[in-house]
Amino acid sequence: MFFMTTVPLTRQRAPSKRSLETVARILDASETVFARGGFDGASLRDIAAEAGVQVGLVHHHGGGKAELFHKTVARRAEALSHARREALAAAKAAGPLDLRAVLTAFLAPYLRLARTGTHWLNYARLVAYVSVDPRWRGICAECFDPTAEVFLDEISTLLPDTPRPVLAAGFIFAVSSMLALVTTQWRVEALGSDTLEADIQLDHLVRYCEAGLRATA
Amino acid sequence: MFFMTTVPLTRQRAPSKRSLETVARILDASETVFARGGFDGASLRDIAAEAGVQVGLVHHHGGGKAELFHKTVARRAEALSHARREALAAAKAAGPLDLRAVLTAFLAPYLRLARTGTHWLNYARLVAYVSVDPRWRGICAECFDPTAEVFLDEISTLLPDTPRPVLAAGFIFAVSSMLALVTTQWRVEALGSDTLEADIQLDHLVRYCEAGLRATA
DNA sequence: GTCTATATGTAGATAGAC
DNA sequence: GTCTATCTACATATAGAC
Repeated sequence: MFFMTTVPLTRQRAPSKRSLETVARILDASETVFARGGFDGASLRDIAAEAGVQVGLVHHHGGGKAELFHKTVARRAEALSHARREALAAAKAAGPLDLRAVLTAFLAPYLRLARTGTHWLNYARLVAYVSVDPRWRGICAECFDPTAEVFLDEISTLLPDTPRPVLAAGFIFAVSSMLALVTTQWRVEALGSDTLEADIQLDHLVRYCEAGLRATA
Repeated sequence: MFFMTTVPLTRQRAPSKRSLETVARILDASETVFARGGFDGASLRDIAAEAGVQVGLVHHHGGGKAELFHKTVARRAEALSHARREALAAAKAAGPLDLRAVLTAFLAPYLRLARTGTHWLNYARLVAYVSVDPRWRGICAECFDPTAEVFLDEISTLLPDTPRPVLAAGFIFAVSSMLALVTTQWRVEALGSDTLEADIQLDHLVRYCEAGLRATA
């Protein structure tokens, strides 16, 4: 029959290059604006202005404000999880794992990416908002918890005598310290003068968390 | 002259008991609602409904949304700073200070208060929002930094060879971990099953931060 | 896919009666 | 001090031309 030869309504043609660029621009703008004031502090108008497109277009591609927020968080979360798992695999390949190597594999990719420019810095603040607000538990569970579990398993293998809740708490301390390091740099400066060099920051953070985990084990 | 006998326009009569109760109810409600979704996630209407008063009254007593937010954060900050300084003084009176005693004096009051009911739990989340958002730097500087400096000075005395920026960073890690412990209890549970007993939580947090600080010193 | 225009709701702030 | 009513602005979302 005739209508069988038409494409189903759910099937869509491959997006044009221009469309892909527009979507990316909208997501970049969402990231910037959502990072500034969280979900409620952002408006689709601000995002549209930042992206240089019309408001209706933001809605069209984003699928509503909540879904746009979800997409914005999820986009870089995949890249981040991938980098962390790669770093873990590389550490495993290099020799027997120790606690420091596991923590470094988890913490280093984020700090390294945060130095590449404003995008990942904005993203760090966005993640901090997501972590604080219980409305976004689902996003955390989907975007961050699976990889966190992988690393927690490794830590658990290295410290087999420590109950898992204790290790989970210590791991949360590590994550929150990492976010604080990126997002509240100004507060560190306010309390203690100059900023430290980036590699030193990573080294300090890893030492801090390693010692902390061992102390509670 | 006649007008000298009239009270200046800025001077106001002592508030009635009923008025004080209303103001307290409005601040309690602000705390609850602001803690739920941050500054932008809250509306004066929600706060009015929570307090059981009219919207105009919230505006009247709060002096606008921004000032109400400020007042809400500042109210408990004073009580918290006082409890922390008292704990520090008590520790000093009990004998020579060590790092663990200083950290305990800083961390214990918050965790103890957070167990007294929902008010301080809400407040913890509110403080987490304030810490993330750079718009509230001024509030942080006014409400929290002075007491933080006092404790940082004590830590600096105990670890005199460590540069202050390093100690400041470690102290921020401790603060962020403390906030995470209170606000992301659900995430700890998601990653590691049951919740730990409160005294154990405090003990672990103090051990973690003490070991971390020593490791970076 | 992109734009203009608009529908519909709700935000913060205020005026004025009591 | 408290309440009702309302002003003005801006939010999200959608409809429909191109």
